[in-house]
Amino acid sequence: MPEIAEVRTVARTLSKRIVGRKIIGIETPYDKIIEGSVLDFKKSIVDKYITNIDNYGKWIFITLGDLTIMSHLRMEGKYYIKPTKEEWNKHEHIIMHLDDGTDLRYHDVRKFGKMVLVKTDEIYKQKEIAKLGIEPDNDSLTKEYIYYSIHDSKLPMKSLMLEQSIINGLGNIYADEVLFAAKIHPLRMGSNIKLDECERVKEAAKDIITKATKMGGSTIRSYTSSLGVTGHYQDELKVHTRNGKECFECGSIIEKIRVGGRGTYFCPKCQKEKK
DNA sequence: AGTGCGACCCGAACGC
DNA sequence: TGCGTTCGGGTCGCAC
Repeated sequence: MPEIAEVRTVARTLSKRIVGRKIIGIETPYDKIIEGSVLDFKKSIVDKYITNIDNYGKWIFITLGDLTIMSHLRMEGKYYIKPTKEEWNKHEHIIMHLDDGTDLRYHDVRKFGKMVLVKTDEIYKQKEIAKLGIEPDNDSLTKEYIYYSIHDSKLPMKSLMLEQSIINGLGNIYADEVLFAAKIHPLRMGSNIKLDECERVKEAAKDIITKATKMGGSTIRSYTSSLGVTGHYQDELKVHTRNGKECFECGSIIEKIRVGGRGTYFCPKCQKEKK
């Protein structure tokens, strides 16, 4: 559920709070979150200073000098900063003790999240990172790039919007919002999309993610605040979770269907199947 | 190669 | 009331 706007909010908040702190210990009540050798992971990060925290798409990079923890929140991952003496919550799986009496704790009800320790100067060589496309609000996301990326695909547009190798960082919520703003039906095939429609996708992606980032992302369903940060973009959502309600643009009833196994919300009048 | 789908998880929502 | 069942969602890996 955390998509790029939410992940940026988490990275920025963490950055303000814990850059400069030293990790003095780590405990891993559920260590399957960590990819690769858990022992190496633990040994390598203890006694390191947190030098930078950033994100790329949905990945968070917690940099400790020449090593970086790449962290993906998947569905419900969250970070909390709590006093070391505070009792562990049962969903807190990775506990890093910092040098000021607090912990950085990774909390994940679904246990889907991942952490990978890599060399900082090799982040962009990692397979998970190298294949990612362009962030939605980056100027190099052009209509030509989108057109080139989708014009020979038979996949529905909803699935293509979720394809991280094309647009890096959209998830189920913003994919629906982008298609609504671009007036494209979620089931239309990539190969049927014209260049001027790619322009609308590009503009919608840029506008929506820029605004959502400014508002701190969306706080909906199970993805509530972490680090005491609550986003407000959920009040701006035009179609997502609004099935059965009236479209703000035309008054038609918003429908919910499944596309590629995903709940998909759209307006049947504003987003026509064919044209 | 491109596409489809189950697996990974577990709490909430639902059905009986 | 209380039980069992279904659902969902990001990504990977396997099957076609």
